Amino acid sequence: MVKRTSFEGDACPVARALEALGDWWSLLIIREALLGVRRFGEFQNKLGMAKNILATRLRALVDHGILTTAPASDGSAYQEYVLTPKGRGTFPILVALRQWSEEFDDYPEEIETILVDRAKGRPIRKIELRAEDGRLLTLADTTLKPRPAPRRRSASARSNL
Amino acid sequence: MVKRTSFEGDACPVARALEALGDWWSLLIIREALLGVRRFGEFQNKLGMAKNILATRLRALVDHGILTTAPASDGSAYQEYVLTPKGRGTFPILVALRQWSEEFDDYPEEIETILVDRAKGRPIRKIELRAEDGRLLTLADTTLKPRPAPRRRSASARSNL
DNA sequence: GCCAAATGGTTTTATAATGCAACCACACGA
DNA sequence: TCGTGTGGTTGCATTATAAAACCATTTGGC
Repeated sequence: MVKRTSFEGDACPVARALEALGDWWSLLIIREALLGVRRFGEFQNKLGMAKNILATRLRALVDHGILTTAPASDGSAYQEYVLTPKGRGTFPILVALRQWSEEFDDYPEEIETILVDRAKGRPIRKIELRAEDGRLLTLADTTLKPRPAPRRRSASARSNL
Repeated sequence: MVKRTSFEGDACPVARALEALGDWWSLLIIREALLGVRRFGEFQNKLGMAKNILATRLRALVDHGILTTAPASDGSAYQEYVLTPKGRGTFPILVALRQWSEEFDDYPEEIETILVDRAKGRPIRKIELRAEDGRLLTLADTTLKPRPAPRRRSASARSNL
């Protein structure tokens, strides 16, 4: 294919997120990382993917600030891939994807795991969208607005730089 | 590339969701659909993508039960692509992606829209994960459990079919 | 009712991304 | 120090993607 079209610089935040997460493997790598996987070989075994594309993806995720490399925690000379705060911040996305499958998948009986509250062992609640004042919102209750112009110093203040 | 590896039949609900949504364009097409876009040409204009791959993606989304084709609502002989309930159910995923960008993007000033509560015009709340009893949960407060065995008729009951 | 333009695609062709397998360097353990 | 495990890289085949050209219907204007 001619070079895959990039969403970098797009004004839509969804497109910007997909620029980093929107390919075939990245979110699965992150899922494993959220479950505690850190080593190259461990990712490769759990995901069963080709090593070259795993290497490519890990590099891209590091470039996007989602993973960082760190010296191995077991004292060996190898390195580990560990989630940054930005990487851990994808957790709600993963949960949303999971809940969508749980609700709409045609063969839900093939799903083998449930995400539970560790303390009680009970399933977590379905994600809800709420207004600032707490009202439950559906798609129809929301709309897009242009972002307010960024606060900018006044001309006089700017000249003080 | 040898045929892209499919996640169909994977036990992980995240992988199953990505099987339908996890490519470069599908979620953006759905985003437009959620905003009310219905016609082929309108998708093509707003997304600026090649017509052949738009056609391919629309077909795939219809196959996955995310979109349906319907006669055009304006009385013309053309058809429209309209979201099914399964398609509208992706809304929380899109919101999660948006909020992730808003929180972690390196150039947030390039984001031009905000999602607001239509009634008040105020931004919506950040998505939260909660336990059954309402406690706020972080990643560390959750864990995966095997899905309980599906309820199955007893042998005697089954013989009554 | 007829012609031009719009709509909604398909086909063709190129190039890039993906996947597999083989290879390789270094670390580690015995 | 020798064999093995870990963590990759390098070819090569094949597919997916994209741009552009092409085409069939539908529509609008007259």
